[in-house]
Order: sequence, then structure tokens, then C-alpha cells
Amino acid sequence: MTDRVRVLLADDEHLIRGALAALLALEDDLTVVAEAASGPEALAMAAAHRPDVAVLDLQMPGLDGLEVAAELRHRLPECRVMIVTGHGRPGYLKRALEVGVRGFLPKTVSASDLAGIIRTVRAGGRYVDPELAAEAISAGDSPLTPRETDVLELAADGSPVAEIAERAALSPGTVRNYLSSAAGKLGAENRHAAVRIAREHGWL
Amino acid sequence: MTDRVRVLLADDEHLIRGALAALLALEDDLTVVAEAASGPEALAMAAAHRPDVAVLDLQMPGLDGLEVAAELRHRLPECRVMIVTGHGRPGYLKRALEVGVRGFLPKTVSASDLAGIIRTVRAGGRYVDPELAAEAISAGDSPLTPRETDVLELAADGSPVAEIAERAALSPGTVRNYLSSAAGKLGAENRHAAVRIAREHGWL
DNA sequence: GGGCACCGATGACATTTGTCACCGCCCACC
DNA sequence: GGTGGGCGGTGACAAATGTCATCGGTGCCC
Repeated sequence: MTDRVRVLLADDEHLIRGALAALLALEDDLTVVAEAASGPEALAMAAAHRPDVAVLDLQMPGLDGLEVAAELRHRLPECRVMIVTGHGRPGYLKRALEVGVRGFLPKTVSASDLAGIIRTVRAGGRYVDPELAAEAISAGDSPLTPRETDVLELAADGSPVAEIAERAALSPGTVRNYLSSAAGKLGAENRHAAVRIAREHGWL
Repeated sequence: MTDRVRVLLADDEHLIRGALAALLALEDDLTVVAEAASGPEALAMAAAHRPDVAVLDLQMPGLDGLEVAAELRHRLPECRVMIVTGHGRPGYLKRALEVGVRGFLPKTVSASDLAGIIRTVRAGGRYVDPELAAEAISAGDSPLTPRETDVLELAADGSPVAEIAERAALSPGTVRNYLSSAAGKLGAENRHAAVRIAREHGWL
């Protein structure tokens, strides 16, 4: 265990990624072996360099952090995955844990904390930001059925019911039923408010 | 002009801010004299340290980057202001230029570019990311009247018309007129789609 | 086998919303 | 001094939406 920890950094913002790489390089037991600016690139880099720990931004072009995490779990099971997120909605944390993510933290942590968490994760430990954890627990599970979620997602851009029905290959009446049910469960006054509420909880 | 450039960094994400500060410190003609994690804190720091250049994140708690920029222009006119943004919508650029911002760039630039741009701005120059500029030009001005924008903003959370009318102290009929007019101008099928379109253009 | 939840659908009904025409008021601009 | 545009409002009408009851089908679990 005296080897240096090999780290993969994935973030679409060059400025942040570069700065982060420079900062982690100051820690003498960490080495950034690869950087990526998109989801697919992150997968390719991981395959090529086989890092010990992958630090993934949640929002990236192509595949987002969670999708990359899910892929990595199959392709490179010995690689520990951490997710770093700017504005974390609760629902993502649950999904992240489901795909085997070992660390989940907001970008408001300090660099030295990040380095410490990388070491923790590398050693087989887990870390979840306390505030995000609290939000996730208080938010709980989505009360929506899978189909309700689907339809609500199609309603997210403000389309009229007829268009949603067409895209979902459903009857307009059925769509209205699902939306009405979803709005009721979420305590929303209409489907648009329901979309907002579901988004805030990370249920969408 | 042989003095070192005194820089204020404001970003709510400690990780990025710290990393950025470390990176800029490597440039031997730049000094980070203050850091802030929120809009009000940025103003206080600027007043206390009187930096040459303020590098502001667009999205911050309290006051956003543009509001801080507007304040700084009055309180500290000799301080040049730059805005750095993660996912930049076109409308912000126009508003930024209106409040006297000298630099506007996405977080996808490299650190050395950033350092160069800070020097440019310090010397009285301007810099606008070409891609953002192109988007802003193609997006153009908002076709909405001020009042239409207000009402559309109140409609953004999906509230029913009655609630919007109450919050705006307007008659429900008037609210519907404004929303209908706004949706028409934006080519939207209803007010919720109008909100989305206006958001995408940075007109909200 | 009986409950139970989810899916998909229909019909009916009240409410909300979108749209249009038209009004008066004020202010800026020519 | 007229004209135009924004603001705020009313009334009316058609369309979209929300809500409810009800149906049949499926699959799961006790």
C-alpha cells in the first residue's frame, strides 16, 4: 500500500480540471494519471490507464457521472468511483449508491478534504457529504410509479398533452390521468409545478 | 505597471476557488489578495482589499455575479470585473456588458488562458469568449416588454394564473393577456414552454 | 384463488387557460 | 398636437386541462 494512488479526473470544465490536477499533484501520495472532458472520454481513459480512483463530475457531455460510474463498475470493478457535484439534488445520491459509487461530495469541499477522501475511498472506505445525506434522507423515495415518472418527464418541457401522448404512444386521456395522479402525489397544483417539485427532489 | 496584479476571486465552490487560487499563484505577476464564497462577501472583500481585477462566478448565493458587478462598478470603478460561468446562456453576456464587465468566459478555458485574460483586462482590454459571443448575437434581444418578463418570471414555478395575479397585484385577466402575448412572441404553445424558451435565451 | 398495484383506456364534467376585441390612461417621440 | 406603444383592465368564447368514476388486463404475493 505504499504505492501512490492513481487518480482519473473527469470534468468538462478545463479550468476546474486543470486546477484540480495541479492541486492534487501537490499531494505526494497522489498521481493524476488521466484527465477527461466527457463521459465517453472518461471511460476510454479509465480503460487505458486503469486508475485506482475515478473522480467524476456529475454533469458531463455524452454520459453523465452516474452513467460512467455504472459502466466502470462492470468494466473496471477494482476502480473505486467518486462523484463530485456542483449543485447536488438528493435523488442523485441514491442512484449513485445503487451503482456502487464510494464517495459523493459537493464542490464546496476544500482541496485537502478532497485529497483525504480520495485516500479513504482508495482504502475501501466510503464518504458521503453529511448535508447531501441529510437531504437525501429527508427527501426519501419517489412516490411516483415508473410510468408516472416517464410521462412527467415528457411533460417537463411544457408540451401540451396531445404532444406528450404522441411521444409516449399513449391515449391523451391516459396521459392526463398519469399527470393528475403525479401532481396529486406531489402536492402540486398542476403538472408544471409537479415537474418542478420532482426536479427539486431529484426524482425526475 | 511593474506592480503585480491584485486579484479578487469569488466562487461558491471552495474546491474550484482554492484550486484556482493555487494556479494563479504560480503566475509571478499575479496575486490573489482575497477570496469570497458569496455575492455579499465578494463586495465586502472588494471594499477591504481594493483589487485590480475581480473574477466572479456567475452563480453565487446571495447576489449573483452580475449583481456584484453592477455594485462594484459604482463602489469601486477602478476595479475591472470579469465573469466566469459554467453553463453560459446568451442573455447574460449582454447584461454583463451593460454593467461594465470587461471579460466574459466559460469555465472550459485553460488556466494559462485565464491568466492571460486577467492581464488583458487589467491593461484596459476586453475579452469575450468567441462561442458565447456568437450565441449572444444569434440570440439577439428579448422581444418581451419589461412587464411581460416580470409576469413570465412569476409563472416560472408553474403557479396557476390566480396566484400569479395575486403576487403581481394584477387582475387575472391582465396576467393572461401578458402571458398570451409573451407566448406568442416566443412561438411557444403555452406559458410553460414560453418560460423554458426565455430561460434558454437568457431572457428571464 | 383472492387481493392488490400498476398499466391503459374511456366518458363526463368543472375549471383553467389561451385568445381576441376593445376600452382608458399615460408617456414619449415626431 | 397627433401617433404609437406600453400598461392595466373587462368580457366573451373556444380549447386545454384537471378530476373522477369506471372498466379490462396483467403480474405479483399471500
